[in-house]
Amino acid sequence: MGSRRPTLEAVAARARVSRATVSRVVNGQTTVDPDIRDAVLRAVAELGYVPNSAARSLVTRQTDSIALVVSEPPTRVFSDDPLFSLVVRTVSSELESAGKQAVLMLASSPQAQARVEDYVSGGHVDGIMLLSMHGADPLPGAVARMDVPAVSYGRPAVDLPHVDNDNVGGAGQAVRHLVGGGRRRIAAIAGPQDMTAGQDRLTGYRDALRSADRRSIVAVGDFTRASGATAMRHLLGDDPDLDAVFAANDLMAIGALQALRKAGRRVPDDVAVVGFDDIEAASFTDPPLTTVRHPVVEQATAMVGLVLTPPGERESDRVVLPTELVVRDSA
Amino acid sequence: MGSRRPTLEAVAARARVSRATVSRVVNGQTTVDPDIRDAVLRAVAELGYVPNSAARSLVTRQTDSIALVVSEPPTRVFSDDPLFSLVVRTVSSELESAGKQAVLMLASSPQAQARVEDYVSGGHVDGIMLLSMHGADPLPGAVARMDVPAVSYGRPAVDLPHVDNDNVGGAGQAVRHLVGGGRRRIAAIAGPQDMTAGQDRLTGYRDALRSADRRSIVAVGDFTRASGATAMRHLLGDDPDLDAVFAANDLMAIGALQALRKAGRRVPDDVAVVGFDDIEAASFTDPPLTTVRHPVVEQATAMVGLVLTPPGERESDRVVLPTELVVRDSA
DNA sequence: GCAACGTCAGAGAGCGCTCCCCGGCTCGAT
DNA sequence: ATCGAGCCGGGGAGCGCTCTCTGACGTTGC
Repeated sequence: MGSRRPTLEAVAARARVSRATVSRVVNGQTTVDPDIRDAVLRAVAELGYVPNSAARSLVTRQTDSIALVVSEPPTRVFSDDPLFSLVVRTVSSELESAGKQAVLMLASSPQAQARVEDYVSGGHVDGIMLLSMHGADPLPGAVARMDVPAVSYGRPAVDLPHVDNDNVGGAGQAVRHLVGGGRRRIAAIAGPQDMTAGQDRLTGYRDALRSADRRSIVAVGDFTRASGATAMRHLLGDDPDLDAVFAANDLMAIGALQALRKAGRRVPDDVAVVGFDDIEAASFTDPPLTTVRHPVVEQATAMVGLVLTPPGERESDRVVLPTELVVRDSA
Repeated sequence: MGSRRPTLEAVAARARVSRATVSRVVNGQTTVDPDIRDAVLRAVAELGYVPNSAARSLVTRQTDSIALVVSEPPTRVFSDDPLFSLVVRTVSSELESAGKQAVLMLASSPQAQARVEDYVSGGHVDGIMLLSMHGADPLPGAVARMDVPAVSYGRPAVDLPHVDNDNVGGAGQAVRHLVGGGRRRIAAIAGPQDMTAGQDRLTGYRDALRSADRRSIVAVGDFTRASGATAMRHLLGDDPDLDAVFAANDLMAIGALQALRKAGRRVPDDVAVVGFDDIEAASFTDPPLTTVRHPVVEQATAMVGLVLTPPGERESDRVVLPTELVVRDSA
């Protein structure tokens, strides 16, 4: 469209040097005489030269862009992880300060997954970051087999570098807080057991209860608010005497809060509730939700660091970040 | 990294044809003998050939990727538009089904904006979509001057193709609902007046009130929950008799709900509240929030349609989508 | 004073692809 | 039988860049 942009050749002509010299200057090589370098820089500025990335990556075989793949089953498109936005922004921002670009890809359907695989194995990107996949997700496996650096946000089912938060430990914090608050009968609303976050948070709950010599009582949800409400009703039906519940995420905790209110239970007086994630809405529920916060920004940052570091130079292929209990009024 | 991928040349050799023919087949041209086409396709499959996008875009001068620029002032990074996630996903998904990729860019800081400009004018992308910018944002202006198709989500301050929802009309719907419900003194919590959405929603409120022969009473917020609460307190101070409030977005409406409760007013008995956006949280406030819903998905889809259509072939450069009043319990 | 060496710019060969142009072929019309 | 008109595949140039290799020049050492 419109006028053609200036090329290396044009800059070289203007600065009366060869293309190679211009290339050296543009790429910051030091073996260029300061005078010549200045002349080139001036020509670049005058012409408004911007390197053609296609030509460059044709020869360097790298693209300076990293795929950010969001693989979400179609059913959860709406009530998704409210942290999505923050992760995406952080990743993009970190990538940009490293001179890379984030290419966003969705992998909801099998075709979309195939497209992602083609795209990545087609050499369009220098690395790939996986977001929020389920256990049955074939993508992590496929990605692990390609010779492109890959990192997952959260522990995947297969062996792949990843950054996770301490889900087991976080659930333990929640349960110990409940025990410490004198609660006797502590139930759990678990997350989907085909997600490692769901599994690990349940494990943490069970471990902590066992250490406190308590019996567990579990209902399984799917991380949505509605499923939290349903699970809460079942729990109440199974054991009307329960006086605390740990929900594996805030959305389900909010559902539980609503179910509890409908059932005439007061929170936290009759039943204490603890969530997980510390989403924004957790601070303005009624009562404000006590929850386990994990360092989303740090996690995203660590993920970018990992994907940008060649496998050989990494300290570790897996990073686990600590969680923090945020005590509000619900427990 | 690793083994080199097969090239057109390799496929041509295997299929015993020329590079040009393989290119024709790969690009779906019809002037190829079916037998030869099959042979080529077979070779492609056997070799696992994937076109090198850098080489292709070097000659075609197009990149098949579209920039999605999120320009958000630093202060609002956290309490941002909760619809962000949905827009991003929809855009990405629409783009992918058109064979394009979304490249995510942040433009929070002046440097980041400069980088975006360089990147775009550097021919890295075939189009650009702008998200959520303020009136003072220099980017829309800069983008309008480049010869790359650009579209904005929401009406920008400068003249640029865009897709907006009917903010004026939506605010009108809200106010008429309040009037129809017998409310006499209807206040507004306006959004930031350097954003067109903030301006238009206020205009809609004023127009509708004038038609109903009522006086307006306005406090200005900045679209955050906290600012909504503050504005509500001011409003209550200014006119203790008000019996309804229209907030220019849901986050501020939620803040207003909290302020109202603290002030001992019942909703909707004493004061009716209507929000705007219909974010997910609006359905689980106490009481559930009556609000104006706008078609986020349609808006994002229309935006993609616009950026992908050459300016000459567009029906219109601006699209305005209708809103819908969602009546819950708060008004 | 001349050989040996280090420094730094230029020449040129691609990277993998598209696309223009040309030439061989088939076929119907004369 | 001859010719013109397609149709279709191949040759080859060139997109803008990087990078190796070559060679000019200036400096140092003996």
